Amino acid sequence: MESKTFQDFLVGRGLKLTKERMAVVGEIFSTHGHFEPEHLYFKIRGSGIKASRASVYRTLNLLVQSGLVERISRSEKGNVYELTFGHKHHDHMVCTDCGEVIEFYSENLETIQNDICTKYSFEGTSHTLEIRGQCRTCRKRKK
Amino acid sequence: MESKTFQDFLVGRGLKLTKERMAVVGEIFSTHGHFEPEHLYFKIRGSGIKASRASVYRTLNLLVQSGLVERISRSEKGNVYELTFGHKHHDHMVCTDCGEVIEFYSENLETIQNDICTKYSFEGTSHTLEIRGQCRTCRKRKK
DNA sequence: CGTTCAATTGCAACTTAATCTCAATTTCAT
DNA sequence: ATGAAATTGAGATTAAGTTGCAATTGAACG
Repeated sequence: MESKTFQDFLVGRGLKLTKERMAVVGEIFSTHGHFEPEHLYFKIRGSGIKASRASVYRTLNLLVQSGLVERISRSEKGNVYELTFGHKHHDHMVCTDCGEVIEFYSENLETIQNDICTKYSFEGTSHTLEIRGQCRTCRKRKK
Repeated sequence: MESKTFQDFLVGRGLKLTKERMAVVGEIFSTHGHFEPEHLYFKIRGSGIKASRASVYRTLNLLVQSGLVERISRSEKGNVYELTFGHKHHDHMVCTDCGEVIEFYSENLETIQNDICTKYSFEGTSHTLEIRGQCRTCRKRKK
């Protein structure tokens, strides 16, 4: 079950896997792509087991600490998170017209970043690259 | 004077260069590096010409629209801006221990990003790359 | 100069995300 | 089953940023 590693994380800290936390984890694992806390909260409201807003936010923070989930950006309104467990690292292109998010990965990009870190004696642990602009569809539409 | 191009921008839109707006622009141009709106507001409070919080925020938005200033990230608490006028594009390394921000630039990185955009038929207009980790000093201290 | 009118200001109320407080409840190890 | 410790939910709170509106200001024109 997907909450296994989360449970490990919790137990290792003397914390408990409650039904509310399971509801949050379950919801996140059943969603693909990015999500926002508020949206997550309302989806949980509509599911079987309910959890308060406070619990959803608290669980989300625990998930980030556990490394299963990552905060990938702060949009105009609030944070955006992403499930990293079982997902390969990638970066994002965001269309400023329609909001579409395109994921991509480039080995070259990673290598160069490592080189840069070495150059500055910086120990890089993570990064976020966001390229903003217009996606293919919006470019066509504008023409 | 540095507010010249800003004035051009304003005039082109039928807006006015007021003393409050000048105070904001002056403060930003006299600061090097990054800044946060709230901090900017308090610095202006302490200077000769004062401007209300509302005016500071409104002017900041105009400056972003004019392209002289860019919002480079949202930190834990609020936005972080940077003066782009007269500054070459660069990316950031942020030390998660001490908060130090190191600026760097890599031609390679830019080229590869352009290639990626081409590959996805994406028209990239700007990007933000933030590498998080530990800076040289904090690495030493931890040892 | 002074008039005129749209743009601007400041204040305070508002919005929205997220956190915190605390009494009541639940969990897990024993 | 029991008890200590963790967790929950409801609502208050915080903080960044925005907005509405009456009063004020700037600049273009005569």
